[in-house]
Amino acid sequence: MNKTQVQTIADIARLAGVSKSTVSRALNDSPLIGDETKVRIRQIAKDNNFQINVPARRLSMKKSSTIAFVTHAFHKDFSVADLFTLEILSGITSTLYQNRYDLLMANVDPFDTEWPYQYLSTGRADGFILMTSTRKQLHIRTLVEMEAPFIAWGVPNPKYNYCTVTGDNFNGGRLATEHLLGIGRKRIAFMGGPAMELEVQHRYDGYEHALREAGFDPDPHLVLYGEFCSESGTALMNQFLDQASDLDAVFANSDLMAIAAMKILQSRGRRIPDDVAVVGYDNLSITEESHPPLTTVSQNIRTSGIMLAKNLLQYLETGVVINVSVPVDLVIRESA
Amino acid sequence: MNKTQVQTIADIARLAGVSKSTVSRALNDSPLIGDETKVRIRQIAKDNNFQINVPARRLSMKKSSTIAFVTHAFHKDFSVADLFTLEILSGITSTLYQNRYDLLMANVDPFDTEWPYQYLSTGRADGFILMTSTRKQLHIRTLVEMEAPFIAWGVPNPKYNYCTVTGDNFNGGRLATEHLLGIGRKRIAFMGGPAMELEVQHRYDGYEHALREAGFDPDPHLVLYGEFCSESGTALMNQFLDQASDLDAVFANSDLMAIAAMKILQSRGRRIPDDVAVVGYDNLSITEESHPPLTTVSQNIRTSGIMLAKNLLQYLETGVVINVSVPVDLVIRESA
DNA sequence: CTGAAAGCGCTTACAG
DNA sequence: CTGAAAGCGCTTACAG
Repeated sequence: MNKTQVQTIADIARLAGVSKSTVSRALNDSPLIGDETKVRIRQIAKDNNFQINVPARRLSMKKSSTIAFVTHAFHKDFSVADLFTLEILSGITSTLYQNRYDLLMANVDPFDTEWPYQYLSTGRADGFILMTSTRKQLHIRTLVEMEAPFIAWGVPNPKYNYCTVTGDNFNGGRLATEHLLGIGRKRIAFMGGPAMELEVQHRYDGYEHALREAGFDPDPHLVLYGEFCSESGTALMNQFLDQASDLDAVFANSDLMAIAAMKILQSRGRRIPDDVAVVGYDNLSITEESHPPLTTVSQNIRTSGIMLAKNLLQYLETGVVINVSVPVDLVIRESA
Repeated sequence: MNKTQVQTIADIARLAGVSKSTVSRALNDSPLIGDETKVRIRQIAKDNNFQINVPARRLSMKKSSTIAFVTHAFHKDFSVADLFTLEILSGITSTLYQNRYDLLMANVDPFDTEWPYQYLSTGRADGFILMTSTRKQLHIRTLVEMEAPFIAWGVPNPKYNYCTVTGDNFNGGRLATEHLLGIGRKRIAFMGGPAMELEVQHRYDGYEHALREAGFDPDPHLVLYGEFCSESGTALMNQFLDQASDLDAVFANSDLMAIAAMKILQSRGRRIPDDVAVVGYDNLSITEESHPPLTTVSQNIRTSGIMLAKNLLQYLETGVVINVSVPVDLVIRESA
């Protein structure tokens, strides 16, 4: 492929008339090397299109400079929900690349707890970015107990101390609700994800806060919990219409739920947003294609990806646990 | 993390009372080693939860056992089109995993031609899976000229000899058109992707073939080309309605185009499928959520991913160039 | 069937 | 500021 025979630092050393040590140091920008030597060696390397051998470097430094991205997204039961996963990769890969780290895709079995060894003890990866949803708490516990370096997407479990990046769920719930109140809605349904998830609770808190600020008490008939998927959106919407048919707005905890809810509303004769306004959550790309285009809470997914990568690398360096929440904003389209 | 001090094959060798060579061979299932020795050593390794050092192995074998997945999908201008990219990862990662290969995400600048060296000469990856769309021919030429091992998604460029996996575009076009003819449509518009893309031409050939079989000549007013994105679907649909307002069906070259076209049709007062039937291409997950749910040509994306991985590994081993086309089928929903 | 030894291509104390 | 040497943890001719 590359016809030139200059493949190792020994070759460069020969060409430059110095030792391998000096070449290594020059290439790594060591302060030990004199400037003109450094410049000369680097020029020779560049002229010969020298590429360092990465496995050798990794073996010597006992550091893989790669991060494993852990997900079950592609395992089976593939769904649109994974759009979120896809979008977050954007920020992660670019940040890691800038820091000269590689990103490995790790598709693990949701019920296996041995997988971290496959990456850490083998020297394949230095740390993990945990995006998995199924059995997330199991994996968090496993990683914490084995003292594996990782960062997870989501609200931190208070029982453990580990790095996280999460959206600002309270403000997400508040913004969505305030917007609906602002356009005159008074009977706003809260269509929640799983009740035990902290992100869902925080969104509810934001919802309740906005309601009370506006002088309303939350009505239990207007609060239901389910899953983040479309099927759940369909089921919950039907239930809402049966138990609180006077609702005039829905705040759904995911875009998929919101889109499914809109279909039910339309099939049961409600106009959107005239009769019922709908707000979703996530701002996935598909929200522009929905019918009508969905007003939704944006999690600033790209920023989240950047934070995941940046904070994990920082943790790897300093060992200081860092938890951040990324601001959200409301994207107003036509559904509310 | 792992408290046991058994980290290297030297440790295992000591415990088993044999040499490192023997341990290495036993672990790699070499036929040189006696069965009982092999079993004994492997048991010791397992008991001590031994994990081999991957960078050392890679350095020694001069082989990275990793494949780089090349895409611009996450670079910028992120769009739903990348759903295709996401879905194809599923088949790729599972196949590579079974063959003990790792998958690296390589997000490269579409206009850079130096990136292959960053992966190959550094020993980071042994080959590439090319999913990029922007400047695809440039990258194919670069890889071919540097004799880099790779496989690309798409119809092979006849000027070069390299591995590919593609959908069966002719049959895709034929199936879609036959279905529309079968439900009584006579004025079927062909909404094409870029005219210079071979996949698009093959789809057109299938369209024309089906038309002629049914006794129709293609009408130039019913054929337009654009991009695979929604914007293009919008523009082309408007143009069709202006120049051939009697059309009763649309065969769009992507789901995104089809969904955009449906919106235009609806906004201009056509009922779907009653007035105009619409068929898309790709069978992305979002087609179930469209309004109405889209009838479309499925590319069997997961199978395609499996073929990409399997054939690249085979090429790496044998050096034999292999080009395959994956069968397509029609998924009938409500739009046609 | 097994072992001693060299080698893969780097990095980094150690000595000057 | 620079170099000789040891070491990272494997694999594999070579010799027995």
